[in-house]
Amino acid sequence: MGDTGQFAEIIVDISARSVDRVFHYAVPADLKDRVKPGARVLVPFGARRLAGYVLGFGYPERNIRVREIAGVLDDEPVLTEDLLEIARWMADSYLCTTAEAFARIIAPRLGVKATRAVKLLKPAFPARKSQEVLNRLKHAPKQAAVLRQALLNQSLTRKELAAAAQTSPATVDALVKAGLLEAEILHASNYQEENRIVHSSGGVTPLNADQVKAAREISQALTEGKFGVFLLYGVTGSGKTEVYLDAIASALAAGRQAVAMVPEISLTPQMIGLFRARFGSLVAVLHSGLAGRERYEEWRRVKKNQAPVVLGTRSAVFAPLSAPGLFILDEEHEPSYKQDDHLRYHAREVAIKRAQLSGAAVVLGSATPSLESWFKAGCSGPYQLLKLPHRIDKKPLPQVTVVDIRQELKDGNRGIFSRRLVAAIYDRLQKGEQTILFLNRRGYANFIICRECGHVIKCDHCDISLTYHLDGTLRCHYCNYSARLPSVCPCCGSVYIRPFGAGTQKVEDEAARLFPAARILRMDSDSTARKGSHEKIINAFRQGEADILIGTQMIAKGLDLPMVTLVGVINADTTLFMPDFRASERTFQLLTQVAGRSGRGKLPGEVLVQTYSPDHYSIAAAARHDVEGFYRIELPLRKSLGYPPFSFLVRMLFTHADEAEISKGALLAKEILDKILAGHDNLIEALGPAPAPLGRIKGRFRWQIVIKGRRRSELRDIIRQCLDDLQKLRPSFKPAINIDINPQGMQ
DNA sequence: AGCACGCCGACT
DNA sequence: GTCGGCGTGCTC
Repeated sequence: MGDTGQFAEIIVDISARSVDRVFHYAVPADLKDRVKPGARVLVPFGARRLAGYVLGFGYPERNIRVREIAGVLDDEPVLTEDLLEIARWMADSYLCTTAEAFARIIAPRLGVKATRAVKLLKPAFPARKSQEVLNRLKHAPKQAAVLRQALLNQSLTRKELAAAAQTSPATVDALVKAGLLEAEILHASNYQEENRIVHSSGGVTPLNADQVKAAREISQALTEGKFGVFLLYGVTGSGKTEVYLDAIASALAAGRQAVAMVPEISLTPQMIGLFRARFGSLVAVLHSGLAGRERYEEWRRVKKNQAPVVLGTRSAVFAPLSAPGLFILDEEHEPSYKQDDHLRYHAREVAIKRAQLSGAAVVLGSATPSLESWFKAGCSGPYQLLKLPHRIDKKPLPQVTVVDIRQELKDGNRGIFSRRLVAAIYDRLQKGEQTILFLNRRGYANFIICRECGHVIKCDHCDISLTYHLDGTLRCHYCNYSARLPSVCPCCGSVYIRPFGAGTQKVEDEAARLFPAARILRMDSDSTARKGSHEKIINAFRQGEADILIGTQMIAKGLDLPMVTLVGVINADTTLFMPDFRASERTFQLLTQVAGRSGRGKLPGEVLVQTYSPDHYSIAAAARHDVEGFYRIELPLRKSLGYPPFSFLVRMLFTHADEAEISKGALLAKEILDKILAGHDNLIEALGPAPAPLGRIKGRFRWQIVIKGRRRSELRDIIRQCLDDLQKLRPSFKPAINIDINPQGMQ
């Protein structure tokens, strides 16, 4: 690559399908050593100049006029070779442009200039050879020790390296002479002197038998350098984190790097503590909550191989590692691993692809694995199942009681709180213990429930709750079936059939009325709009400044609150009847996670779940803490309805400010799609168009088409053809189109 | 995506 | 006669 006379192959930084292809540019002599694959360059393009990404080198197919690269944008390539590959894979599998994928990958803003020169020593051989080289040095233990340190931290000077390996600089010199270490001149303005040498500090908790077994499987894969995916299924409190830490240590020992991801920024602080205690300054934290400069510094440390352990949210999957060996996704079932705007990638999929490219291991950890992962970890693979069946502290799981609200209505209680819940809260107030009231408000869509028998009106074809619209109709958001709101329940004939839902405000008001002496805190997206107020509220609650915390999704996970002995789920049905085929799975996961919040301290915990559907399998299974039992029921149901993991879904979302344009556009797209599908076998089904559950956001109307098929690649090809045809046949097509491959919820 | 070139209506 | 409307077409 880079042979004289070859042209640089470049993707220009324009996000449009029409220019998403390679353009060739000549490399001027003075830029030759800086124009490398993964580098960002400045190129003339038509009348303008814009940024471009160097993919590699080659010749154009035809003889065309080739222009010259005008400049190089960064000191060194911003993308590693495997990330170049990932970008192309993303463009292909998520139907975005390559430029869009690049933009997503290098999200940390670049541009800080360096000034001071420091000479750093790093291994002069590829990371995959490290084991081999170390074996060769069996008879020179001091040199091997130095090399091990150099592999661990590639940012040390000669002196520092000697100190880290507890030997003299002469040993280091010997390695340089042997050509095993090479010097790198770093022009760093922010070169940090202190705290850079690795101390394999304490904080290593001894593992129990299950943990050892799981950790051993992972480290074996790591030493073999073979790609593999592990599903680490461990009940809450079974010590998954210790297994992660051990696996990371194995990756480092093999001379490779590790990325550990958590679902939300708010979960990172405690994780950072654990990681820093074990790996000290080798840890870099990457997430979108970091401010520009800080984020850049961390990114840079990773790029320079100074921090082989990366901890972050989903975007950390793009960490610029030279030799990735391990990708960990904690709470792998969490929907936040999927980007839900614009480029809808799933961090789990990207991690698996990256691991494939570099022969790395992927560890998916969860107490309630996603059905997809669970299915793939079944007897036939391809994932390997690792189980941690016991809680470390042997503390019993909290008692979960299901409260039937239908009975409350029959007994004349029309309030939000059941008598049982009122009594339990009152009891905690007496004892000075804390209560969390959990309420899911993410189900914006209004479904219709019978207050007497709990019956919910669903679509016969899709088994999805029908959504109530203000014009009095009920509608399926998958296939657009519509019906009129019945006046009596089709199941029991009751007239108490109506739309459903209560907000945090309403719950707070009623709690204040029922418990006038209690101190109540509320946490939802309104009250945490200001940055940092989330932590403030949690801290206030932890300090015992309130008796009751009322909140949505965000209080469901990750928090360790020892004084909480009661968790009340105001209404489990809001998630259970969301218009989504994953509603049962989400409900089960949520209830199980919520149950894990109670009784974390010395006192035993209790969970009360209020519902109209006390017998529903996902609620009953969560109450029994029966994870595997839930999957045994849910899997065959998905199979019978043809939903994932037994099929594959794609959502095409159309948005436009004009209501007439949007339905017209979606219908036209459906016509084109139908024409394409007519030439295919009938295993592919296109449902809709239908208005999206959130039919209008920020003044833009939203319609969707849901496509269901057996194979992902086939669906992708069909959508691509649909987009091409649409462009060709109707160049003035108005609505914006967003493609969601394997959507996680379709609001 | 932008910026050119290109062919039809009301203005100094 | 010309300024400018935004429809197609190309960009190494």
